[in-house]
Amino acid sequence: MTVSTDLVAREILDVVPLAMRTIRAEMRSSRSSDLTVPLFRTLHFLERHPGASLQDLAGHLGLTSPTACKIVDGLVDHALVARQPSRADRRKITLALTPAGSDVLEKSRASTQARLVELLTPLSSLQLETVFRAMELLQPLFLTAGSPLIREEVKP
Amino acid sequence: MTVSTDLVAREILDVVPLAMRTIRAEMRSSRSSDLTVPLFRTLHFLERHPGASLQDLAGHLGLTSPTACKIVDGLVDHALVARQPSRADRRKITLALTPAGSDVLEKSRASTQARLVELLTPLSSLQLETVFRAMELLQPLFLTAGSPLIREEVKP
DNA sequence: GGCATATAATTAGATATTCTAATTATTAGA
DNA sequence: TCTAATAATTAGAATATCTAATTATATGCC
Repeated sequence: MTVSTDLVAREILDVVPLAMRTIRAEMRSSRSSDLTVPLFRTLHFLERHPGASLQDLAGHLGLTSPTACKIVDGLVDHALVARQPSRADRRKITLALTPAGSDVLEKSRASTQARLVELLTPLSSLQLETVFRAMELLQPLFLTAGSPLIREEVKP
Repeated sequence: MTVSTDLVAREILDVVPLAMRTIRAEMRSSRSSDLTVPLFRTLHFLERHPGASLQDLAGHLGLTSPTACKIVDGLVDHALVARQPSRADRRKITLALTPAGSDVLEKSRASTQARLVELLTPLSSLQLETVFRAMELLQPLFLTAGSPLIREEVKP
């Protein structure tokens, strides 16, 4: 079988929003703690990048800094994230999960993951492997694609 | 190689939101017409389900009917979607794309797809095939998972 | 060293999106 | 036929995001 990149792109465009709907619904459902997707992704990002700055976070989320700031406000209020002024550059802050943050993240992820596991049961182990390899192939591509918010600026 | 459903679920949870970010960014960017994701998904749904009711749409989007109604309002204002009272049940309406709607959808999808094609270029044809097959495996699972908004109701 | 410019985070206010509750019209069932 | 349920809509509140402005700090040029 040979498939064109066009066809694959089309399939991705079809399936990813569909999958996202399920993930989102599960996160919102009472089974998980009621983290919204951006909150969850913030915790997830900070788990992998402890000490990140607000801008790092905003960049990763594809949101503006004020929005990221507000998200962090909320998480700090709930004691899930800690803010610290950066040693090296005092304009910057350093973000990190608190133990409570790690805990909430783990619980939420576990329940969403459990839901996905349910969904995946119809697949054979060979099919699972295919999906796994596909995800491994796609991850670096979309990571690279990341860096949103790169916009042309028009200086007066 | 043998992978557990847990591991695969975890990968999906990692990659899908990442992919979604790219898709969303592309849709918003000036390259595409500036459809938001829900608008795009509405058009996409109506393409595949012409004559759907508002509730069908709301169910598919995972949104409430009032929200779906507003989305349709906007699309009708822009002459991308047509509303018609249903013959069979006059409480219902029937939704369908206008030719302009199909056109906008096609253009938007084409540009987003083109961006994805760019991203996929590093993959070999064998790797593309893996991704394609994975998408084909996942699509029916997430379609089934669909039907959100099924909530317990507590009668007084 | 001191001043102009740039950068990081935040705050304030406006806009957009979605939700819940209530309304209207129509259908289905006792 | 009357009561209850259902489909779409409208109204108003809550949430999330954005742009613009503010504050504090850093960098670079002279």
